[in-house]
Amino acid sequence: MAKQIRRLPDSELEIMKIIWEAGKPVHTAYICEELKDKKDWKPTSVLTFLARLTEKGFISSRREKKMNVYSAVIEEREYLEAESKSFLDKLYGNSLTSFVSSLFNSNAIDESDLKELRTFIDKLSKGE
Amino acid sequence: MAKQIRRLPDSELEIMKIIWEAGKPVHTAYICEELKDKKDWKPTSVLTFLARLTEKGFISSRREKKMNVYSAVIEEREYLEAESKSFLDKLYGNSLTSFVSSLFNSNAIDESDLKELRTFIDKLSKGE
DNA sequence: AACTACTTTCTACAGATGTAGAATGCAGGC
DNA sequence: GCCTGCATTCTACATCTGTAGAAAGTAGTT
Repeated sequence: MAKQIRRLPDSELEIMKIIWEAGKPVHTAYICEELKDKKDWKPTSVLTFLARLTEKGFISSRREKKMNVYSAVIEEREYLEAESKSFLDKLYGNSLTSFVSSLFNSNAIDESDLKELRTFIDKLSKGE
Repeated sequence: MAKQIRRLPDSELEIMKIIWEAGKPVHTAYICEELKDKKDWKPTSVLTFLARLTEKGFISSRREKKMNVYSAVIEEREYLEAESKSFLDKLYGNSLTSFVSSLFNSNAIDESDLKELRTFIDKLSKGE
């Protein structure tokens, strides 16, 4: 069966998103720089999260010129798939329609999002 | 702005689902009975979760014939909407299509789910 | 009144998470 | 060699979550 992937707490996910986004190994300074505008975390906090992500097997780190360089071990796609699946199951008993309906009713998405989604579904249907 | 709703831990959500599902105030015994097959929780554990849900304002309880009766304060729809919105934002930067695509690629949903969804979207589009 | 069975409340404790100061390591300048 | 500054690792601590035993309340039984 597929590898068991654990849910990440918000803080660690935030870090992972930066690493995934970068698409290549990054060092601490880069991560802190990227976080600068959204989070008000001290560098030691960021390093704590990185250490926890390493323990959990989400990233690996190596030393390069006295500085740590981190790379993703679990890929974004893998994580998103696992989380999405469990979310849909847990909250909507796997009913995709209920989920989309809920988003629409709360105005989280609008007509144009639905239009785009329909185009996507159509493309898939006709074998793409 | 909309009321701020906090994310519930899995255990508490499990309890809430039973209360929501019931659609009316329920007492502890009912909840324990419903949980019997899915969770192996001792009654005291269930009561701990109920106490925490009460503190968090998700439910309220009153005493009736020496027993507690719990009612939902936060409605399921409200909770699902809030959670879904934040999930889509946090994991997919609000791209509904990316979310559905991810589910499809991981086989969490299949053609028939997409077909149903499409029908739903069409219905929304033509007024109704 | 004492015992029993059950419900509820208290207390407890380990592990997870958010957050960061203290201590340590090390390179460059004086 | 010593000081300074920055990266990294340790240590710490409050809160949250999972889980439940201990203690207390209460109604019915003998």
